[in-house]
Amino acid sequence: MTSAYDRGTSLSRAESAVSLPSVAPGDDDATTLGIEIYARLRRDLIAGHLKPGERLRFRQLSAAYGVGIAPLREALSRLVSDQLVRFEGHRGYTVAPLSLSDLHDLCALRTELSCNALRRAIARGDEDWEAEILAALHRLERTPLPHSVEDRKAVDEWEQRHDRFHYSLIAACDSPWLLHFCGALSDHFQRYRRAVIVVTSSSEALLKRVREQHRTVAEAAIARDAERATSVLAEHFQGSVEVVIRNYEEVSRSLSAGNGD
Amino acid sequence: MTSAYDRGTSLSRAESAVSLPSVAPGDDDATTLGIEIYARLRRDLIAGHLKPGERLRFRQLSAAYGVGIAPLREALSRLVSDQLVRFEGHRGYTVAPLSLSDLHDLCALRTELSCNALRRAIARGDEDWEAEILAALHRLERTPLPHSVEDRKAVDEWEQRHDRFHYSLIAACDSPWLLHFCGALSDHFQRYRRAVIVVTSSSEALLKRVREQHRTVAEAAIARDAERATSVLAEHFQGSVEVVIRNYEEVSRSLSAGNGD
DNA sequence: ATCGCAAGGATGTTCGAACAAAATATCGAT
DNA sequence: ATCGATATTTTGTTCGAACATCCTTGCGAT
Repeated sequence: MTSAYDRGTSLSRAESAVSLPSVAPGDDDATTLGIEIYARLRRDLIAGHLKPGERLRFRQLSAAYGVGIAPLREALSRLVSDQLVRFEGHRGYTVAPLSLSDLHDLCALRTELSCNALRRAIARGDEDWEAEILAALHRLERTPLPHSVEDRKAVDEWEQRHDRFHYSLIAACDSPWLLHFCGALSDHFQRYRRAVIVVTSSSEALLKRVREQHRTVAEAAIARDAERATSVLAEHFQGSVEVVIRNYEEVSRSLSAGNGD
Repeated sequence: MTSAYDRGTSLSRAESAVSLPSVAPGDDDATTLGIEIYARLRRDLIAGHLKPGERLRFRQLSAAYGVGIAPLREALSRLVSDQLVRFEGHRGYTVAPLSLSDLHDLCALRTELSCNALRRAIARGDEDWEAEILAALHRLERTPLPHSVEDRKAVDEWEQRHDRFHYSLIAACDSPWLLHFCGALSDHFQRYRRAVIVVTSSSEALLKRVREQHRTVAEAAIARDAERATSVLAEHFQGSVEVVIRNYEEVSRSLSAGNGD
């Protein structure tokens, strides 16, 4: 749903909102309430609409999403295996908490795996791969970062395109498992990013740097310069992480309710 | 359940059958039918008791496991996110198929991630880590490979100890995410291994080599010789993969029903 | 005032039945 | 005999109610 990872592999997480120009326009059959609510919950979890640590009561969710508890249980169960939701027997489901240590772990591994995947994609990618990167980059560059975080639609749009760009880079890595893991890490990182960046605090210089990094990675990848591409990608991730961590500590301090990380 | 990975982290998959000497002996509360059936299905999926591609009908499962369909749906949903089960709306659940390409992907990434984790563990592990490795190795060496694959209990026992040994090697890597991914890959590889090794076809020489590899990896890890440890571990994995692939092709040929991989 | 215990309410869990979709069998036409 | 449409059966999906557990509240004893 949220990200474009896993698309077209046997490891699909949820049908992509980024629907490719499919043969028939309105062919969304074979769907069940359970699948729908899974996708919606997943989106809201990653977007931070459901707050970390929050209890997910059935009556509450049932009212909010307009579905019964049977499909809800199904969706929540899957989200437990996705690590987005926690479950304790007889005590219900809660939104998975955020923690600084998890953030560090997440980012370190994400950098490692994404660079690994990028290297493989550079070795194997064909012209379609190159074309997709350029297309995704173009779409991303044409989507301005929304000035207000309140503008959910705009944020969703940007996140989706950003996600899709990063996916396009590694799509040709020819390893469904690696793509799956990169997707999971990307989703979880997005959750931190969106939970924490409450103000568009980024300076214009930073934004420009990020845009340049995107472009540089894309160009290096297409030029088959694996060293340059991976080093810039790692740099790009490192930059994001630092911003997120800075904001995270700020937000933690301001909340000050010691939730122990 | 099946493997010892994920234990004690926030990324727990199912409670470990390898229960550590816990404080109270019979403190298995907070369990639900859904959790239990999840663990049992997971075990049977990995052990190959449920055949790849097989349809998982509710009535059938309900009768076989003695639970209603509500807990079953819950368990199956989680197994979908675990990639052990496939789901198609209105067409039910099936056991995830095996394929040669998946096997290759799986093994390549498993080697990479496990060696990565081993390197980290060697850098960070303390005396307890060393002790656990030796303990797990000892237990593994004391468990003979069962002569017949029919002897389920013996096979389960060996697999569990083998799994636990490999887990002990990387347990100190200090990355819950990496451990989680290694565990997932390990579980899926085990599924291939057990699906395919229908006869204990391994020669005595091969078994001896495997045993030596286990011991060598353990010793190199404790001696903090990362290069040697990872290279032997990679070699060990490579050997397993080759045996599995050889058997896989044999089994595929004998079945001859072209299921297209 | 604090602690322990019991009653009540809230919440999670499970089941059985009603409903909907898919797969299969049946029948008639060519 | 084969093909296609319809009827039947099977199977998956969802709901609502019954049940169990947990948490909170209020009472009484120390």
